Order: sequence, then C-alpha cells, then structure tokens
Amino acid sequence: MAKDKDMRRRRLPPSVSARLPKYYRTLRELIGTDILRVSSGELAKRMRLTPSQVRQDFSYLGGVGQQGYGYNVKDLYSAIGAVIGIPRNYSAIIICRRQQFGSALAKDPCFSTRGVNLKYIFSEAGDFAPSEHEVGITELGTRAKFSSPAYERAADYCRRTCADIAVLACDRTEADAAAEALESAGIRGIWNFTGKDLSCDVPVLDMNLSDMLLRLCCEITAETDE
Amino acid sequence: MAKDKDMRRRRLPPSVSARLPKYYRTLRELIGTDILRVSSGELAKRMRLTPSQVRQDFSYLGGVGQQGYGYNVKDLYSAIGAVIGIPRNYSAIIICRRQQFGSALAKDPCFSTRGVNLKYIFSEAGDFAPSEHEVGITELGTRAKFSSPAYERAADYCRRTCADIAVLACDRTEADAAAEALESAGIRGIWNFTGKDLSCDVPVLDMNLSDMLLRLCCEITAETDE
DNA sequence: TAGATTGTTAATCGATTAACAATC
DNA sequence: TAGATTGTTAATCGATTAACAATC
Repeated sequence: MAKDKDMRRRRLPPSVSARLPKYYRTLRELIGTDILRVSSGELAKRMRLTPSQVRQDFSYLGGVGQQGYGYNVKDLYSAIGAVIGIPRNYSAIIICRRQQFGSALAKDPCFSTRGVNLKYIFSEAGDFAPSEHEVGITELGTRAKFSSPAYERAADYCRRTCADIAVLACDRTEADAAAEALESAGIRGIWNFTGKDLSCDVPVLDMNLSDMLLRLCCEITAETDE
Repeated sequence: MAKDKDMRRRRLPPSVSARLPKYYRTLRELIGTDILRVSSGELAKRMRLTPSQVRQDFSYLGGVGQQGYGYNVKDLYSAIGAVIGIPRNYSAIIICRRQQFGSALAKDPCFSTRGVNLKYIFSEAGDFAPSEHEVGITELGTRAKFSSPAYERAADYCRRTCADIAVLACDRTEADAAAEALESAGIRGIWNFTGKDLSCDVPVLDMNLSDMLLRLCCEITAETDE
C-alpha cells in the first residue's frame, strides 16, 4: 500500500534530475506553440531519448500522465518546475571581475527567463544593480575605491538581504576565501566559474572552462582517429 | 595474444574521457609543485575518486604506471594530453555578440593555458584578432557596417585559413544557420553557447546557461527538502 | 628481500531499454 | 469498443568498486 507515494518520495536519481532542465525547456517551447498534450514518444523524438526513458523519468514525478492520452504539457511543465524549485523564486548575486566572464553573465537572459531574480553584481570596479550595470561598467568606469574584496561585500549583502545563489567569477586566488565567506553568510548554492574546485557544504555547479574546452578537444581527437 | 594492445586501442568509454581534463589539470598542478611521482591513491584523494577508478581509467592509456612505484607525473601528463589532443595545437575562433558572453570568453585564459590558439573574433561590432579585441570592443565601438552576418565571415575565414573549434555565441535565431555554415566550412567542433540545441555531424559541447542554472536550483531544492 | 603499488578480473551498483499488462 | 499510451517490472548494458595476483 501507498506504493506510488513511496515512489513519489524516493529521491530522484542524479541521472534523472540532470535531465529535468532540458525537459523543462522543451516543454516551454511546446507551450509557446500552443500544443496541449504530448506523448512520451513525441517528447523522446524532440529530445533524442527513448520513449522508455521519458516514461521512466516521469514516473518519479508520480502519475503525471494519463494512459491512452499522454501528458498534459502545462501540468507536466509545472510538475517539473516544482521539482526544480521554480516557484521558490530563488535570488542570485554575481561576484566578478570587471569586463570578465561573470560581468557578461549579468546581461544573460538565463536569470529572468527562468524566474531567478538577479539582485546585485559585485566587482572591483563597483557594486551595481543589474539595471545600472551596463552603464556602470562601461562608462562610469571604476565607481569607488574599496578596501574590502568584492566577495566580502557580497557576503555582507547576503547577510543583510539574503540571496540563494552566488555566481562566483572572481579571481582563482580568491575562490576559496570567497566560497567560505558566502557560505557562512547563508548562500545556498554556488555557480563556480573560477576554475578552482571548491570544498563546500552547499551545492556547487562547476563551470571549468578549461576542462570543458579540453573535453571538446578530446572528442575532436577521438573523432579524427576513429 | 596482443591482448594489452587491444586494450590500448579500445575506444575510451565516455565516462573516462569526461574525466581526462580534470586529471590533466590536477597533474599540471603537481608538475607546478615539482612532485615527480604519484600513486593512484594520492591522485584519488586529490580528485575525490577511488584509487580503483583511477587505475581502471589509466588502464585505457596502456601501461603508463609502474608496479610498486606509481605513475611518473610528467609521463602521465603527456599520455593524457596526447589522448585529449593537446599536441595537435587546435585553433579556435569566436562568433559572438558585442559585449555579451562570447566576447568575454575572448579574454579567458582557457585557450592559452591549454594550448588552443584563439585566432579571431567575429561580431556585429567588427572582426578582431584577440590582441585588438579589448580596445576594439570598448573604445573603437563599431568598426564597420557589415552586410553579412558574423557567422558567414567566420565561415569564410575558416575556409581560407582553417580553424578547428568555433565558439558559437551568436543570437539563438542564427544558431542553426551558423552551425551549418561553419560545418560546411570545415570546422571540427562547436562550443555552443547559444542556448539552442544543434544538429551537427561534428562534436558539439553544449553550454546551455539556463539549463545549468536550473540544475543548480534543482540541487538546492533537493537539499532543502531532504 | 619486503613493501608498495599497479593492472586486471570479478562483483556490485546504477542507468537505460524492452516488454507488456493496466486503463484511459 | 478499439486504439493509444501510460506506469511498472524485468532484462540489458555500462560504470564503479573490490579483490588480488603480478611485479617493480
């Protein structure tokens, strides 16, 4: 008894949760085209998976489909959104170096389109709200001289105002100190662009650009030699 | 017979090749500290793997270790580098929008530190060699009016001069056309920052920032509910 | 030689695919 | 009802871990 409930509660296997964002994105696109229902076969074709895998994955969401019909696109979209945590309206801050990577991220639509509230950007050239950022960085130049590193001001902000996610794109040499400061200020996840592996208790998503570039090189090499 | 040779030749499982860049990076660090030899146990500790996995992984490289001693750091480093394709000196070009993501990538050390030759940057604000790029983007502003989109000029360049890797960070709407143009111009791999899935015959490494952000959200949510 | 550590085989674990009864 | 399609169980496949003989 209550077998399906147990099923629903079982922690999602990592392989499944890694696919959720892509399901979510594909379903968004379907919503945009006014398609109301979708079968595991159709979704599998769009995402280049097997129908089996799609159904197996969705079984962890607990009975979100209907036999003979398929899945209601909007229901499925919000069921997946709920598991990801979209309704929690997470907030984010960026710690970056002027004109570098993280700074460009501030303009990326990934935050606004996914319901994550980008609140503030901290860099050695000044601290900015996203709206001020473009002007701030390119025209104002350096806003002020700071005695504290950007990550400390970010941690202070975090303590005062709360923020869930830190996009960490500071210098490698500051990475450990920054992660520690942010963690003790209550940050709940770190998107790590520093290229340094962090040891944290909160979830860390590593974006090691060098590693990624080499991964592509490796594939190219394997392709050549095959 | 020739059993070990067969082993060496067997195509690397994807799980193993995905770890090679991190091995490579860790070994680089060891070289930097003048450590000459390393055991599977030591390496496992640094990389948070099991010694078994390290040895299993390296077995695909074919007898690069020595019983009772471990692995010679430099030998291992170059054996892994060879599989990745470092000695092939791959070259790269960037197709991006002004001041956006790809443009910031041009300044990232991942290319130079990994022996990938970044040759040229194409954007609607002008085409630049990496050395001209910072000045070009921020001070010169728009260099010229172009009648062709950046990806077409990139494809032309690729046909004339050759380039192995395209960092594709153009607008989503141009993603398919750009990939097709670059592929037919002879590009061998695409690092895809457009947020759109490509269908290509060459290896594609997807950097879907929205998906990645949601993956982190998902982990935070799971952590909270556990 | 004795201790250390590899390379490899076997055992386990997890993820994917296939099959099919349940049911809309 | 008949056709479609799910949810779930069983079979397969691949990746990780454990164990140990080979050997430096």
